[in-house]
Amino acid sequence: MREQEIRCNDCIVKSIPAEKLTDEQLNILNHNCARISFKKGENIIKQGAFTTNIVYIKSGLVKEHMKGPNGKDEIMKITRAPAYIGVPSALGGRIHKYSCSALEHTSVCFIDLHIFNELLLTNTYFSRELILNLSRDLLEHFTKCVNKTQKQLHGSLAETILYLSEKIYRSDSFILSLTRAELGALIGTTRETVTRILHEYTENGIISVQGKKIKILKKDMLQRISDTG
Amino acid sequence: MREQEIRCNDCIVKSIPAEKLTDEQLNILNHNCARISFKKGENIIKQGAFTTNIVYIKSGLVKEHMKGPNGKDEIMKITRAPAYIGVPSALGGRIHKYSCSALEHTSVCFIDLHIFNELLLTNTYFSRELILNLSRDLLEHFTKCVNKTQKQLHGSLAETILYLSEKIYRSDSFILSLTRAELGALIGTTRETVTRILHEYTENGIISVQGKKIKILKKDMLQRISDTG
DNA sequence: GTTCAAGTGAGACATTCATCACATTTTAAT
DNA sequence: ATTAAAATGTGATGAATGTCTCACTTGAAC
Repeated sequence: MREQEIRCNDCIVKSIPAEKLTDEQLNILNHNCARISFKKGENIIKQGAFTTNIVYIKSGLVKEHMKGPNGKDEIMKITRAPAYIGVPSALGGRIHKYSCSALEHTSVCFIDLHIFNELLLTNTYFSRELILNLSRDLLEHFTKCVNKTQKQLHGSLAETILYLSEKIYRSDSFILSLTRAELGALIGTTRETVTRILHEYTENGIISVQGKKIKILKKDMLQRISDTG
Repeated sequence: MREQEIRCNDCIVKSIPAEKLTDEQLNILNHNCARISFKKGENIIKQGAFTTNIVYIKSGLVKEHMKGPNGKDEIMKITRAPAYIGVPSALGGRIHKYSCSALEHTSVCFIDLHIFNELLLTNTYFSRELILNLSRDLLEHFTKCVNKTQKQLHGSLAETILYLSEKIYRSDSFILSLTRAELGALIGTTRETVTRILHEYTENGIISVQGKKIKILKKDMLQRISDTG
């Protein structure tokens, strides 16, 4: 769906890197930027496709997921607006190495890759912010990966619920936009196991679950499970 | 151990980003750069320490490893010279989020963090190369992580042996600078399991093992095991 | 060369979790 | 409202792999 046209200069959800851009640079961006919105479940970036754009999420929620050797989808990251997605693939290679899909209704801007590269070379503050973003992503993923291998699934799921609560939904009580199978893909297990563990948590009064609605009742307990693995 | 002084300008193992620097910038680098060498096993960057330097590996082999929640060390990456290490931690935060240790005798340059930041802001080609490096690291780690969760240990170990052979030692026959326990930390298992699987491979004539010396005999078989998981 | 710590190999056993099969519920489409 | 499709819950079973133990080997330091 094509969105109403807003000039990048006036866009209220400007990214942190983009705040470093000059008016002139924002004008260039404005003329090489396609605004599109996606419904829940729609694919924004397709693994294997050529990298012709950088995507900026203005609003919504996105999963970055990668198809593994046995064909199963693994979710690398849940990303909340505002953020750039697909940057490592677009800059590091010619083909997208993972997919991005909307978990909720999501509005994005497609930015021409050449323009993005041009901005990187003409504005060091912009590129510095991007370096910081990439660095943080890498560290975050290192941590996620170590936790995943060392913790048992109880710990990983507890960690994930806390993460979703704090970083994504910013509330102790939230409506999950992920299915059980997607929760599984996030922590590297199956939907059955997710169901079982969630059930255990409710039995112990740690959380309450009603379909997609999750409420954290004993945050300290959940934190302890997350820490001890 | 302090090394003999070579000016950065004349250094023959200049990094790809550093090739983008001007003579003047290389001079600045030269005066803010400490050349040190490490013996096998020595710690170069310590997890938890403050980030005051970027480290450039001139020669040698390094493991980047992170202590997980249950105290076990997990190896995130084996890095061959020439390369920068510790960049994400140094730029993304004030504390090193993982350790780096020498696997062989290794020569490095410690570069003052302020100077490095200065170079990033004054030379867009330098920062662009760094962005490319970070992007590739992130993609590589995504892939590694997905493979690790989806493949069984047979597949992961086969993949690792191929990786070491192709990317690190660049030969079908090599002297491993990692212990069995470190191989385990690399693929997320124990030294016992590594032993067992290596033993299986030799029984099937896929590789030959004599202590630290490993020789790949049937590369296609190893590749198949790696692919099918 | 001797000595001691670190690394290695191998077996028995316990545990976690994936897989399969099927019932039930929720959601979306007509 | 009706029906199909997707998502979810639940139990039984087995395979993969961690843990523990002990004996043996290697290599580095003195």
